[in-house]
Amino acid sequence: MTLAKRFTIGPLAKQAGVPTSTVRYYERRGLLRPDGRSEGNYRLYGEEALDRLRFVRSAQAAGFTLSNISALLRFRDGDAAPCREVQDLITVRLAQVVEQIDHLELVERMLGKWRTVCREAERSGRCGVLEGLAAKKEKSCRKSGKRP
Amino acid sequence: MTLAKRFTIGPLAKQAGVPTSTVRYYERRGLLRPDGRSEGNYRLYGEEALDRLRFVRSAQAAGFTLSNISALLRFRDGDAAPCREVQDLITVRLAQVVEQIDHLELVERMLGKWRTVCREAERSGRCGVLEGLAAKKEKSCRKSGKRP
DNA sequence: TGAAACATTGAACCATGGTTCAATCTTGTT
DNA sequence: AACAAGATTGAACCATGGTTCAATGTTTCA
Repeated sequence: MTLAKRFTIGPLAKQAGVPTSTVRYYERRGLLRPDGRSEGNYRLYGEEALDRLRFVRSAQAAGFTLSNISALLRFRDGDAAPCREVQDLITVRLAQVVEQIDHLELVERMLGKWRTVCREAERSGRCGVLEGLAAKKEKSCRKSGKRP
Repeated sequence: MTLAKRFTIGPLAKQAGVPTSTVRYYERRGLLRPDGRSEGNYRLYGEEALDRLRFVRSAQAAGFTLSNISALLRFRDGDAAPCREVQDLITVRLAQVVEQIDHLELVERMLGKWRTVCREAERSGRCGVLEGLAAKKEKSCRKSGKRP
């Protein structure tokens, strides 16, 4: 058994690399509770809380919303192993991620083309991007015949 | 010269596929102004406004903020060809996109592993993800020795 | 002429993820 | 004992990108 080393909100926040205000915000959102309170009413946390806080940050980095994370943590807190539900959340998020990557790759190609157009137009005194962007979403690089 | 076909906010919004409330919001943000007003004070727009609105949506789809787009449109409205500035905005956004793709690909791999862990653990009655996620950000798939 | 559909305005509201504030209390160090 | 550093609270505030509301005015069509 490990001795219960407990710390206040400051050290907890520092270890996890977040502001204390954020820790309190997470508490408001029901993600994290102090293990107890000191005599002077300071929040006291143990290692478990640090794990929990790190979990929150990792899951956030993976793009889960705080509501998702709340659900994940409720699963964790329950006795049952809720793998089905967790898998469902992961599957949903995975689909979103794949879609986002797809979209961003399209955007990457578009931006690359726009920049090329822009560079080429630089000598000619026009800016091809601003017109080209307006008309067609996908093809984006046609020359629009209209020049005022 | 094309005859000035003008329409009110409803048709404009419908053509661009946005709610009229959004068009008014863009106007508040300085992205779009009606060409004029009808006798009854209805906003009147021409084709140019539709282009402009489509531009806004395309640029939004490319991940530019409304402030960015506002800047792009101010460039467009100016007489000079501001390719340098436009290129700069594009370059910044492109860097963000590349970074986001990188991050999402990492997340994709992580989520894939978590799901695998989850599936494997399904029979054993534990849920590997919730523990595994807490500790290490990158490696994510170690077996954490602690079982309550 | 009258109803239906559409437009006007400013202001308030929403969700997300937090941050900042002021006034007060606790803790640790000297 | 006294001072600084750190913690407490609820409430207000921030940015982003909008949506909704209520009360009123305008157009259009039959």
